[in-house]
Amino acid sequence: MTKIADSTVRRLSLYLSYLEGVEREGRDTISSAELAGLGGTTSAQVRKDLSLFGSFGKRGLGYSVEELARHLRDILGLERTYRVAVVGAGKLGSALAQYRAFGDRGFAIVSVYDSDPERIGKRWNGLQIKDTALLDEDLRSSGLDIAILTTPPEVAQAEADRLVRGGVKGIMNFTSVRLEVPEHVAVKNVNMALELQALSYALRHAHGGEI
Amino acid sequence: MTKIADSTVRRLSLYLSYLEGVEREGRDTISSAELAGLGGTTSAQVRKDLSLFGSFGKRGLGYSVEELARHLRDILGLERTYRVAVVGAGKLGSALAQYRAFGDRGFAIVSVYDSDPERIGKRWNGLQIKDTALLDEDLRSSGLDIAILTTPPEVAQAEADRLVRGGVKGIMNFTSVRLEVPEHVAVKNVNMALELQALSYALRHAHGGEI
DNA sequence: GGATGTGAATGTCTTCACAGCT
DNA sequence: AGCTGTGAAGACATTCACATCC
Repeated sequence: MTKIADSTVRRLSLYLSYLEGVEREGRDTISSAELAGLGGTTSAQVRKDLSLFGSFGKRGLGYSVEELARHLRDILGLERTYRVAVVGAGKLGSALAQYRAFGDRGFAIVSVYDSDPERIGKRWNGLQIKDTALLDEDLRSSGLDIAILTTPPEVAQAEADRLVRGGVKGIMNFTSVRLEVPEHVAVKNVNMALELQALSYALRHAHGGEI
Repeated sequence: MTKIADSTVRRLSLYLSYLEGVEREGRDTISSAELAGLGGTTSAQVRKDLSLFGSFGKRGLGYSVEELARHLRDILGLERTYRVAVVGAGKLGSALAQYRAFGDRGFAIVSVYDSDPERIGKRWNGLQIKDTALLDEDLRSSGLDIAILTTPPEVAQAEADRLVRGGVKGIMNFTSVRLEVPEHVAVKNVNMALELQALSYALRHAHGGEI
């Protein structure tokens, strides 16, 4: 399959969340125009995005809400459950480990690691913070799909290396470090300070609207 | 000035953070090629991005690190300090309110609001959680530039309306709600679950690399 | 009739390549 | 010689518009 743009994938995620809302209301079908309205895009964009993966709609009718949601979950790889660990149990790691929206979407936080003896052993919502030293062992015995990395920058690369050696295939990187990883590992960088700076730019230059 | 793409603004933020690293090492000049290497882009991209705002380099030499950093701070609107409030003092709000990188970049968290009586009055790092009911009054008396919105979805739009009425010009929206705001207000949507889903897509389709 | 799916047209962003300074 | 700044070319993404099917 031809390479899909990141912007497209993000829109597909949005479509899915709108579909789930509509599904809860008991609606059966939805048009590309309505989906576009909810997502702040155009009907042509919606149809084009979906057509990259197949033809899921019925001309004259629209899309079956339930069927399209299923297709999108399949496309996005959300039919399965992912085993996720949080590495770095600071404020942000703590918040993310307990973030409901992750579990709801099939991302199960199975453990939290930190190297600070002050933190090790503490419990949050039934998750006990483990010593990072146990990470290699745990990766070997139980495996992990995704890691959420929220360590201090100094140790970020070392922890990433360890995770990759242990077979992790995706890293959501909240540190300010640009991680070096092998080709087959996906890294999603999330940089809150950068987001605020983009907002700052918009204020300074008097653009309103969504960024 | 012609409209600048969001992707460009994001790269400028990255360039700035690399420059600050290089500055700490005491380097005086840097070439577009080196800056590109640090940021995972190309030298032509760096030069094009910068050229949208002026010509800051010297041919044959490169860019003055200190001077370029100053220009970027100016372009991004980071020469000033922003007054920021966090609205919604849950786990995520708590983490963000105490996030060091914000303060370091001139985003001063001046207050935190919540409507849950259980939370009101609690202190974090010298910030006391205030009752959301005080928000209108506070906005009138002291003003605010940016709000970080981390409320439950049910109240997100109502709080956004209140913030906009109180003169807030930018909202960093961590809720899953698509906010309706007047044209002149900038909204930056940050959706963690969506980021994880983009990662999930990458895993499913065996793309590695940065997303 | 009404909404999809899709080539073609348009618009936007990135890369190339080189003239022009230092 | 080295590196910037920038038109021109190329790649990519979005929008248009319409034939096609329910």
